[in-house]
Amino acid sequence: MTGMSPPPPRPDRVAPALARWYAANARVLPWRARPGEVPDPYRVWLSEIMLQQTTVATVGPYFHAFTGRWPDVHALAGADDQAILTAWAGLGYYARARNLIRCARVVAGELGGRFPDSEAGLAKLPGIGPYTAAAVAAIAFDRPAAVLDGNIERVMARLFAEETPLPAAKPLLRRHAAALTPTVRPGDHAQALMDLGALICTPRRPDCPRCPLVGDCRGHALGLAAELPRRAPKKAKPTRLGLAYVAIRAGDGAVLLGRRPPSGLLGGMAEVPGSDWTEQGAPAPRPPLSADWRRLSRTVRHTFTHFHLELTVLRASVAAATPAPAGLLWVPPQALAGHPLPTVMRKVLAAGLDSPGGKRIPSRVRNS
DNA sequence: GAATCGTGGCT
DNA sequence: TAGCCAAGATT
Repeated sequence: MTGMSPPPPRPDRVAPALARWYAANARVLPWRARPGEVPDPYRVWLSEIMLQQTTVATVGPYFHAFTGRWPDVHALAGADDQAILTAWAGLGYYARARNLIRCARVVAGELGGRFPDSEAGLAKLPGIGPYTAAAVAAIAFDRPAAVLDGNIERVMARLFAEETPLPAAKPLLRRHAAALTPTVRPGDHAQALMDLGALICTPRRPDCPRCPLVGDCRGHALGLAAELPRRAPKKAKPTRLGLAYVAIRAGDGAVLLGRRPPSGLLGGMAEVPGSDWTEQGAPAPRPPLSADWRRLSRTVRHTFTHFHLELTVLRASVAAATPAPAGLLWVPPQALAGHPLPTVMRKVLAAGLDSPGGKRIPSRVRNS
């Protein structure tokens, strides 16, 4: 027996064992149909877009806000872009929101309000890639699609003891997932695998003794479960530096805001005017208007997916009659909630509005 | 294949 | 503190 390789997991054992576990352990989630309920494709789609690279706990409040305000795809398609971006603010990956709008309008306008019921049809829509197409097809339309998200990648890598590092292993893992997908209730099967990944087969310290699949798990048999999946090494994040100008208007305390370009980083979102963000050192000061700018002693730090950002915040108080420069807008504090401010800009405003004092800066900075 | 694209929670 | 990672898509 020594040196014998454990057998691969068998679909006729794995899927039923998983289904029994799921019947007793399924998480109750706001977007999930209760047993016996017919899933609403709109809610399934909306939740899947929101859940891309985003935790269940973070999505919850956003899902409630969206479905409360826009209960169906027609309502969402008819909403203003700015209102949707504002409701999305803080959730991150803002291209998702821009694609959400485009997708809703295609479905409402060209497809009679009905989402395609096939994986291929769904995959043609903006913001719907391989994962989301499979997930919506399986969960909303009971199609036997092979769903592969980060959870299922991990479960498959362990079940099959797949040592090829991600992302190269993805096609292999997808084939494994497809081989295990039953024709009966494939949506429940996919959600069961995701719940298993979230509750038992966790990234660190998997709870193998409680796993319904432990008897079929090659990774566990080989003592490798906790080390899988392997991943290609990640690139180090550089640090970029920038300046942000918080102008405060006398009287109502309004602040000056601008709008970012429609695509790219934080595309279409509101911003505090500032410099470019560069790795080359401190950018040249170019205030949006002439004023007595004072540098705050505390910088704002924020980390994006591929770089760290360190912003120096400058603040100035200006007269109530000061006109807004071209492309910018005075926004009173109580109106800030109506603007699509990403988290990094909320941090800048918090620093600029709350923090006392502020350091005098060289005079050449004071006039643009 | 490699880069780009947010944020928050946990270790 | 610093890294890891989450129901990925797009270019």
